[in-house]
Amino acid sequence: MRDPLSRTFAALADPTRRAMLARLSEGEANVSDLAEPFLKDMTLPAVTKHLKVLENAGLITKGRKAQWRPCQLNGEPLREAVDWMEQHRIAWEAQLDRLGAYLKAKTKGTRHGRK
Amino acid sequence: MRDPLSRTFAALADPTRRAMLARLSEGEANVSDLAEPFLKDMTLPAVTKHLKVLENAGLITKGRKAQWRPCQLNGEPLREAVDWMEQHRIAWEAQLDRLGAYLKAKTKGTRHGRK
DNA sequence: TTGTTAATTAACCTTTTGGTGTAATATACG
DNA sequence: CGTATATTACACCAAAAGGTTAATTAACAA
Repeated sequence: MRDPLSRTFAALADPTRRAMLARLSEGEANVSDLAEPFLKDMTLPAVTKHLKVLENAGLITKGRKAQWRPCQLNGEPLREAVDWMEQHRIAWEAQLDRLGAYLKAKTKGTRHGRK
Repeated sequence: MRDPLSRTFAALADPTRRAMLARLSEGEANVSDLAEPFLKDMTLPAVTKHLKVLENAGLITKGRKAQWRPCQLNGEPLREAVDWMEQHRIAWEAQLDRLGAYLKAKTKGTRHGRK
């Protein structure tokens, strides 16, 4: 995944990683802290890999404190992702309105169409 | 990719597909219209596949008009993606602030710490 | 030194992704 | 009918994603 924005979205495209980010939004946490909720579903190396993905996307940064790696959130790429969406939001909302109107017309109207 | 939110983010994690969405945010377009900017880089079936990904994520819907498949944007999943981000935005911004404060302190301050 | 805890690396496997080329389908047009 | 156009389906392939186990590194503690 070449460009930063793609890396960000790709990193977000996984529930485990999103949960990790959610956890980190409550504050710094070590790898094992972050791993804990998932150790029923996967092993530690798998967790490490997920964190690597987040790190490569610039979404987290890892520090060092003795043998621990305290991770913390870096919101900046997220802001860029939101920015991309916002850039198109107006058009999307217009589409939503159109859809709304469409559904409204359909619901109200003469029953035909559903393939 | 199981859950809808992951599908949405995954669909967004590709510049081609994002460009297609951008194009669609300007209005309905046929497959070949959408394909046109990318035909130097890939074949039509590849484009079709990208559109399939967008469709499976619910980001677009395809109509039928003779042999054409007019595509149009569906902003709803995008809204859900933004929602997820907004849910954590406050925390992220706090992190950003913390980073800001950290950098500020570092730049301004008493010369120590430089690792 | 020996051991323990935290985390990563390496080698490997399976599934998904993103592409290809070559048909196949569907619809309009003479 | 036969042909052109728009789009998709199929079979295949290489690379990336996501997981595993086993071994390794790093820091502390006895």
